[in-house]
Amino acid sequence: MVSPEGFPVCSSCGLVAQELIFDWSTPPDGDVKGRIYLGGWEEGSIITNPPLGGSRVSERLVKLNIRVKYGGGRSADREVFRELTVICKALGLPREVCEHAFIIYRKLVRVLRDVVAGRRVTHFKVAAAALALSSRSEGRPIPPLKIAKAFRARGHLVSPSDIMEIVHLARRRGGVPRYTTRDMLRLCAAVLAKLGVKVDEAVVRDAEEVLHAVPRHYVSGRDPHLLALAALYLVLKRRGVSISYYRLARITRRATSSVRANVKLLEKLLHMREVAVALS
DNA sequence: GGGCGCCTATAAAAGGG
DNA sequence: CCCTTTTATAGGCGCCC
Repeated sequence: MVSPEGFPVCSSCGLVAQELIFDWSTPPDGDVKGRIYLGGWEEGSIITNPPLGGSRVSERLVKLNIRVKYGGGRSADREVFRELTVICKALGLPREVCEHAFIIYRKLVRVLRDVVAGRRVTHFKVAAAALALSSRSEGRPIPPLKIAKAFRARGHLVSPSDIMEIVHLARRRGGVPRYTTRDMLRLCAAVLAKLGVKVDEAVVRDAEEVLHAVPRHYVSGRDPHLLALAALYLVLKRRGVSISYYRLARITRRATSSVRANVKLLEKLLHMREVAVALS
C-alpha cells in the first residue's frame, strides 16, 4: 500500500518497499507484500507514523529502526538524518526528498571521505549539498541560498558556496551523475509514460534536437526541466499526439501557465530559426 | 547589506467548451 | 469537469549605491 507521504510500504510489516519514488507522478497503487531490499543498505523501516490507523509507533521502536537502518552508535549519520528531517520539513519537502538526500549524503561522504574529516567540509555541509543534488535530480531544484538559510536557521555554518564547492568536488571525483538534457527528457518521458502517453526513444531524440537548436542565451535562467517538458510537448504535438497543457501540468505538478509559456517560447524561437535559415 | 528593476514561475481568475 | 489564456503576485538574481 501507499503511505500518506506517497511511499510504497509493505501492507503487513510497514517496511518501505520498492524503489523510492522521486518523480512527480502519483505513486503506484496496489499492495506490496513482503520485504524488498533496496540496494543493500535499507535494513529496516523509518516509517515513524504507521500508515494504517492513527496510533503512533513507540519512540523506542523508531530509534531502533533508525539505528538498524543507519548504523549503531552515535554516528554522524544519525545526527545528519535527524537534521535533514527537520530541515526538509521546514522547507515543506516531502519525505522522499529527505530520504533521497540522505542516500546522496552517504554517497558523497564515501566519495569525499578524506575531505570530510577536515574542518572546512563538515558533515552538515555535505548534507546541504546532498539536498541540493536530490532536489535537482527530482526536477525541482532548490537554490543553494535557500538551503543554506535553512541550515543556518538550525545553527549549521553552511553557505551557498559551501554547497557549490562540495558538489563540484564530488563531481570531479565522479561521485555525482551529470544530468544531461537527455536525462531530463527521460525523466519527463517516464512521467508521461505512466499516464499512457507513449514517448519512445525517437521522440526523446527529437526533443533533444529541439533543445539543442535553441540558442542558449534565449533560455538561460529558465528552469531546464520546464524547457525539457515543453520540448517533449512540441515534438508530441508535431506527431499528432494531443495532450493538453492542463493535463501535462497536472501530471508534472507544474502550473499550466508555466508549461504554456515555455512551449510558446520554444515555438517562437524555432520559428525565428526557420526564418533565419530561409533567408540565408 | 538594502533598494530597485527585470524576469520567471505560479496561483487565481476569466472565459469557452 | 476540462481546457486555454490572461492577470496579478511572489521570489530570485544582478546591479548599484
